[in-house]
Amino acid sequence: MGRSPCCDKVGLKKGPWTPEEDQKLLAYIDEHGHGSWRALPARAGLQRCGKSCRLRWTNYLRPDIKRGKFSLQEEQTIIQLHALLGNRWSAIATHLSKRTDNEIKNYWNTHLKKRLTKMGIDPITHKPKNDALLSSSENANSKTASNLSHMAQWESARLEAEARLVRESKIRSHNHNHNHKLDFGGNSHLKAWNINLESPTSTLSYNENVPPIITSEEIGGANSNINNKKNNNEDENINNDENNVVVSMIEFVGTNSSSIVKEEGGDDQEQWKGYESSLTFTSNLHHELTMSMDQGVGDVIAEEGFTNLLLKTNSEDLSLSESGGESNNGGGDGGSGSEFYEDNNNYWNSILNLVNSSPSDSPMF
DNA sequence: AAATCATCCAACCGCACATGT
DNA sequence: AACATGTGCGGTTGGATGATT
Repeated sequence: MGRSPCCDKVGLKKGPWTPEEDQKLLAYIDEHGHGSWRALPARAGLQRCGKSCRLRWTNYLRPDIKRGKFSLQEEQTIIQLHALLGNRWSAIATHLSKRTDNEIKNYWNTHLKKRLTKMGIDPITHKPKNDALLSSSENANSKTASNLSHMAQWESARLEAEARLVRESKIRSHNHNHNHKLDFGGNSHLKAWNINLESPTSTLSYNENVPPIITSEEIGGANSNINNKKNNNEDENINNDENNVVVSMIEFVGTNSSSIVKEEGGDDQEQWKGYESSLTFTSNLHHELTMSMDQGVGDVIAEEGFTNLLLKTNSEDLSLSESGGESNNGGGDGGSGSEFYEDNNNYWNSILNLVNSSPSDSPMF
């Protein structure tokens, strides 16, 4: 039977909106609210279908929309969230409060995706493209492999968040004797999402050879590494800021995960080894994590929003790398980077809070 | 100056899901 | 349970604009 169209298409206007139409829509919504979008056009005197009106309102006319150029921090946030969420623009948009999903989607497709591609990074899996090729040649079902890999990244990132929280909370509880406890109660998605270490989705493997500590020189090296490649490549026209977004993301993941960003060799894929192994490394913490979670340890912090914390962490990571400042592994065994430790603690706690506070209202879970 | 190419982004389309009857 | 309706979401398109030749 199929559903009827959202509106009678005959006689209704399509295409760009005129200022007069905008004014009518704004005036109507200002006075009455939008109510039923289907009924709105007739009531507002518009020759448009309700769907068109809704789109115009949500993507353009809404007063709480931020327009214009995306900031470096916004770009970083989009990349990071996309690595976690994929093309779930509405979910990503919820963490960029003044941006619409459509705008983020457009920006991704026209800027960020190309940027990652130019750096040899698969914008879908956020892994070096050669990896994807390798896996596809080894596995006839490359699509499945890709999906599993993506899932593995996501699960690993989540596990890492949990593991870090546990470790850092232990330290905090020792230092401060705080009594705030995380609620890992019945509807906790952290528990629901606990995965077996032997899960087939964990396709990545931890590289024992990856040093656990990332130094500021190495971070700087990651930057210069990419820039060096740029200089050696006539086709590469990514500017420094653009590179910094991506490199910052690499640092962000790498430094949050007891791993390394750069290895000698000078090619972009090398830099991603740390990223990949960092995601996998967290699986090894799973046992500790579940044990600790059962004990209910952890501080709840994160008065700030998730996005703000993301941005704070990343921008500071970036500044560290640019200033040559000291950075450590963030894994709790480096000992010399307490400030960095605190920053990342905020980030991971915020993820945890997000997870815990989003049992049903977040499209993420 | 004109033609061509590249980029941007608002808007459309179709599908999926939730809810109401 | 079956169907109708409303809404949200992601993918895609096409016109406008800018850059390059």
